[in-house]
Amino acid sequence: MADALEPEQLTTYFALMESASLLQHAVEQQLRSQSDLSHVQFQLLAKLAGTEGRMTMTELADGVVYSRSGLTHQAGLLEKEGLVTRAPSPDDQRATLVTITDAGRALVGRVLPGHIEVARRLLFEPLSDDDLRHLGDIMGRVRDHMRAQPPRSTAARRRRPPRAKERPAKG
Amino acid sequence: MADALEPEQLTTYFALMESASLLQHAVEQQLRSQSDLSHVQFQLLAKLAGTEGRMTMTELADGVVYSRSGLTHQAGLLEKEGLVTRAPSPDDQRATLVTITDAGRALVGRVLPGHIEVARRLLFEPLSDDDLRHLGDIMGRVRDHMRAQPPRSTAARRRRPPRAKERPAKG
DNA sequence: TATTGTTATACTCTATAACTATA
DNA sequence: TATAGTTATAGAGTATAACAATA
Repeated sequence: MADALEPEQLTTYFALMESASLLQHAVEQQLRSQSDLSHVQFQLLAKLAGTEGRMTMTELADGVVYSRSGLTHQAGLLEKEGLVTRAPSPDDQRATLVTITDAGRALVGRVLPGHIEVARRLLFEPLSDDDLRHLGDIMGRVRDHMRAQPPRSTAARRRRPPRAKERPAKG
Repeated sequence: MADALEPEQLTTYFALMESASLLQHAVEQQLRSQSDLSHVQFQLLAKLAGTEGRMTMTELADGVVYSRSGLTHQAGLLEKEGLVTRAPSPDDQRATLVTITDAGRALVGRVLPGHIEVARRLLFEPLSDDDLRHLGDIMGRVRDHMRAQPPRSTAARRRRPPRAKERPAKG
């Protein structure tokens, strides 16, 4: 099974995962205290707000991950709250174009400062400017690398051979 | 609401969160394909395996986060699978001492290589040795900082004033 | 036939509150 | 009274499979 990770890699990996977990947890609480958004919902809105405002479901899924059904579910919730709208794409009738509404933008604007404050307090407080530069550079590359990786959430269906149940019953 | 994060901070934060999310997702799939462990369960076992093998529930919760009930639930599942045992602590009759079993250790050993392989492929592949050193240093500090932060999962009960429902019904 | 998206369904995870027992 | 942990319960998130519609 190849050789194990260098100890430094293992340590780094665990530190990263624990930090991300703690940060996500904190962010989630902040979001809920200030809105009715889950972290995923916020990410979807933020993504829409940052990218011209409209994307297809598939584009939207990218990076935020999830099964399609999960995305459909979340998009449905956001739509029900009037934060986005969904309409068939003019280019491709199969595609659904998700558009952020003014209310959606407003909500992002309202929630973002507190969100940011959490990130600053938990993540950036102990970091120097130099650290920040390194971290930004590194994580940017890592993210791009991961995005380029084959098993993207959206592609899941294609690459799922019809194997039998490999996880029969568990309990 | 203070000033916004520097753009570089915002970019870094999002890159970190997305990467962590993608990585966690990949890791979770790997774990399930090779065992019946969720990521949390794996983390609990790994934590036990790395720390002499026995911890109280409260110690165990630290870093893996969760409500106590969630931890009780997960510990119960692990116990049912024979991966850990639970017994009252001799020092403090209130405390429950969780101990990893041989089967638990064996499972960690069996699953770890694949787990590691995912981390290497997704996280470390695009990084130089220098990057790794920086990242390890940075995330180690971040994690320590976050751990030191007040709202640790376990302490939740203490710091929860009996406020009324602030999230009445949502949908 | 391949792809986009939705629906139905089932299950897991997590949190809250109430409770027991020990310090 | 405060702390450690469990139980009951309820709700949200996610995934799988089956399905409809368009390319």
